[in-house]
Amino acid sequence: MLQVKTIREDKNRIINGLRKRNWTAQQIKVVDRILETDDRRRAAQKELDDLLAESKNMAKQIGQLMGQGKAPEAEALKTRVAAIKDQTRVLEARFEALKIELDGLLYAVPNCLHKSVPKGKTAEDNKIARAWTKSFPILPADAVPHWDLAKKYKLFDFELGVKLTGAGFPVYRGQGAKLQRALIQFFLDEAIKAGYEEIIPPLLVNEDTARGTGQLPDKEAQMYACERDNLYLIPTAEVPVTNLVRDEIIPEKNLPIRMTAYTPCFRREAGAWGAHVRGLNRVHQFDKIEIVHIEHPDRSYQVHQQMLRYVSRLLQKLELPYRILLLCGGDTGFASAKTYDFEVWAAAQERWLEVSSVSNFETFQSNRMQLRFRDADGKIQLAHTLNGSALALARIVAALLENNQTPEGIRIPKALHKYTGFKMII
RNA sequence: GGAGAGGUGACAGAGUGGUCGAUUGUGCUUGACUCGAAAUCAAGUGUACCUCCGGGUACCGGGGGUUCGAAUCCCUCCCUCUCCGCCA
Repeated sequence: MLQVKTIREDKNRIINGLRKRNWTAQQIKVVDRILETDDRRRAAQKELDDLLAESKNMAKQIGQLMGQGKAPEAEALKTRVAAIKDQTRVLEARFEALKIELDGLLYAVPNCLHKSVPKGKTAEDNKIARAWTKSFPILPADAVPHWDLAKKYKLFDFELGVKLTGAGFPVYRGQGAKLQRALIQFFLDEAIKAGYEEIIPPLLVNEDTARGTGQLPDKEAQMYACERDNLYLIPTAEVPVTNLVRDEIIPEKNLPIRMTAYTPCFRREAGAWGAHVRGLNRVHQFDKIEIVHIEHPDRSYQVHQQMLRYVSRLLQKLELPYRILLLCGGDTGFASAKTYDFEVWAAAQERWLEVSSVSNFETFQSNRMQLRFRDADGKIQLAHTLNGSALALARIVAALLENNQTPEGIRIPKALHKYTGFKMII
């Protein structure tokens, strides 16, 4: 969430950001309501604080009087304090209600878009920032999509997943399972080489953690919940990993913090099902390696570009044709200030599949989770958080299988040979 | 799951109803001493919000209560540790 302070000081920038997200004038009125509510909150706090100061003062006097054995005077004061006390109860209730109202309004405001984010309404309006199509595949005439290849080579099985769990929970087997594990290992090794610290986090998180990265209250429906224990299955490693530094004040010399984690990810995805979400294109459980950055605000956009280069290199090593989209205002996620999506070409489906999303959240997450650092002057500031997939397995596997199919079998890219132990799926 | 102990500032650890946002030690920062370091000495060292920039308010695991007044008493929830049970 944004800070009221930011909205107050930078109102025009915030309003322009909302316009870029295609908010109507009517919706944008929330900005003024926030400022008005905050004014009322401040007034209420002042009033309450003054009253509390008075009663505190009198309580002290009573203490002194009691010590001096002047009980009657103390009794007189007590009745006056009791009256003040009743008043504070009323003010306190009003103050708390205003804080809740203000938070409610703030939760409804998305992050302010970076000035470089293009205007636009839908995915159609995203800008292609870069494309790498050196290895654009030419497929044999009888090429088939990955779900057919999976059947042919017994790589994964959806029906068995349905039997165990339900739709969208694939069972990987044989060379399919090995390929999965090889990719995980490959991505982790690359991340560690690039300087990320590997984390193995819990896959279930509590409410505070889910709130820290913004899954609650906004995206509650996206997560599987274990209601009995009040825990949520993580939709991405971003959630537990970023929350590692929740409520921390980090010395500036310890920045940046760069972490990576492999986890399964669980998504309920209430959305539509159909041909375009067949196979591994969209599943409820998939494996992903995530990279998470905690950065100094001065460097975050430079680092954002570095992250793009890092993810690009991974895809190049896997010999997958990809493009990078700079998301337009209408398509950029609620919490993000600027997002690039990576899409790989799945040659048999003849579709681009999203395999990574690299975002700069600026202080949107850190404000919510009180993630701060102490700068060189000893001042406390919110840190910037960034994260990206590096990479999401299911769709990478889909593209790998489709693009590399040959009459003899499915070719494995060279970078993976030492991990799979085989060069072809046969 | 059963029994007991306990949750206080970066850490250790006092404080069991009043002037306690909190003794002290360690750590850290600055200064003195020193050629320099160690040791020693001195000073400083929580966060958030509000502010007429003097200061004010809140926070001692979370929430609620008693009281003029709560870190301290009561209720409740959470967590940690020890022992027992169960278990990969």
